[in-house]
Amino acid sequence: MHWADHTAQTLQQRGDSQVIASGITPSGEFHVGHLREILTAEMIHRACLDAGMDSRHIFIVDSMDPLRRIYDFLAPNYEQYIGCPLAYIPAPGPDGEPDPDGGSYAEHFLGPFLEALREIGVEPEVVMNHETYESGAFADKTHSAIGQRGEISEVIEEVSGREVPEDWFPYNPLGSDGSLDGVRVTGYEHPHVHWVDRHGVEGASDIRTGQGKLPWRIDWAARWGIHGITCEPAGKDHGAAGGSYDTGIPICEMLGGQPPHKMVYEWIQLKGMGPMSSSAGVTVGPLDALGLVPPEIMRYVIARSKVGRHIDFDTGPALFQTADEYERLVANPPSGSDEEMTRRQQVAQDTQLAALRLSQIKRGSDPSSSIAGVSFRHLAMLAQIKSSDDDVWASLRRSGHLDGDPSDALTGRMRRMRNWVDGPHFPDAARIEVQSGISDEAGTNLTDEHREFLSALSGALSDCEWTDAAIRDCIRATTAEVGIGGRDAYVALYWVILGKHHGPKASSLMSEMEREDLLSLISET
RNA sequence: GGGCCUGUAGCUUAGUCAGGUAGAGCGCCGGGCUUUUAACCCGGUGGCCGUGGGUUCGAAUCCCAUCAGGCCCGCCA
Repeated sequence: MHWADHTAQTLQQRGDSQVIASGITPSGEFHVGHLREILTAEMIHRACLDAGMDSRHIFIVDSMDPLRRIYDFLAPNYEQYIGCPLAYIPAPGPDGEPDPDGGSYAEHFLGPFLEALREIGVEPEVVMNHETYESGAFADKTHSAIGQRGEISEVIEEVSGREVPEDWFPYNPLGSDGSLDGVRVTGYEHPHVHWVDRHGVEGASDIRTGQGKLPWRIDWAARWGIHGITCEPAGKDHGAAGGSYDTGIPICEMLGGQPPHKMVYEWIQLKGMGPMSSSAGVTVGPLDALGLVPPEIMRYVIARSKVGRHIDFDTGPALFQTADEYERLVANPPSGSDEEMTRRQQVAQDTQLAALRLSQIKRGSDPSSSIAGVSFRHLAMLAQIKSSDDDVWASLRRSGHLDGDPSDALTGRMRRMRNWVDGPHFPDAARIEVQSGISDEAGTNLTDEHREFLSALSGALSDCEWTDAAIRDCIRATTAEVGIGGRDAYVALYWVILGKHHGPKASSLMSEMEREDLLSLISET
């Protein structure tokens, strides 16, 4: 059984209503890990719905988390905001300077990420954590945590094995400068936590407002109860023994909540394997990746892998293989009957079908529509030899792949394909490079029969109408005339044009070339 | 120092929880296809299941050890 369905089944034992959560800090550095986080949760959510349960998918944005450091894309004067919640500091402008009109830092980075999520069919309920603080929803848990300060501190020491400082307090107030750093708690009188900050200023934070926050391990445990979360997949950093998941579970109970089902996933890495990457170790952001990779393929990469396995997602040559695999599965889904399969084969089949189901952008839609009738490889070829999209659609209509106007799925695929083809990740081996002269290798591979055919073709082409169809007819006619095998004729052409023994549809390729260039190439043989 | 995950064919991997003769896809090789979407169809090659012990009638699977890669123990998905 697929991991998402299996998790849904486990969750069903708790009841018929599920809240699946994801959580991400919008510090600006979105990476593919966030994609795995949110897709893992979303697939479990879908599996719950598919199993007939009620389910919500909530995305908790850690907008109350402080800015930790000055990232590369930030100007040095962000120094003043280190330690301040991301919801309360200004977004950077194009120059990296704080932009007073740019909205909050958290919102600024969240927007594009949510947009990218929409493209892969993920539309969670977004919860801004700072708003939950401001609304007072954390107040009871905070009061309870402060009351059990000693016990909580013991749990953390016991479970995580790390030492909790003597003056540790389960609430971090904001100081007079709006920063969480260097603020020392001096006392608690419900609902106020008294403090003195690093400037020596004294003050009090009302726990019913956004004047402070719970430390991470407590915050996480508290929000589980507040939102009634039944499952929150966590990266293995949180999931490691003694990590925040393990401390969160007892703390959640101490705060009167029911802890969620523990689920831990392995890391994913996105590797660009283009020409620059081997030496420079180029990595790609998730937003970049979604600009290159068809959304259902992105989902498929997550859906087909077991949660406990590393994923090295490669935007180089492996993308062809992944797309091939996906398309084969769509075109020919496994469908053996129970009698003729072993139990293992049946499990494998169920898992594959579920992965396919969960890869669809729209829940429940027909997988075959995601491909839009054209293979990824074919599109890669067309993107290279046709400079305008209209020519691509025309070619697809001629070849019978397209009827009428291209679908959104198809235009989306094409847009991403062009990004890929034009960028550094596209594999050299797949790149179509029309030769400027006959290579030595091509020369030695051409037989006399080949040369005879090429010579005849050259004559025929000189007064051939320069369209795909006319060129194709011309090749056929010449092939018949010379008496060369169809395959050999094309092999000869590929050696001449590409310097390889095979290639994409020759007439399409030739119609994109200048007639003179082609004839001059042939004449060199 | 403590702990977690992973190691199965050239590549990606299923099978490990409930032990019973190692499965798949890709690649590769061969054949087919008298008009190549880098296509398609058929057949074949290929694994002492990281290593060493143990338990068992029987181990990829359970136990112990060991090697390798990744990661966690302040924050991080």
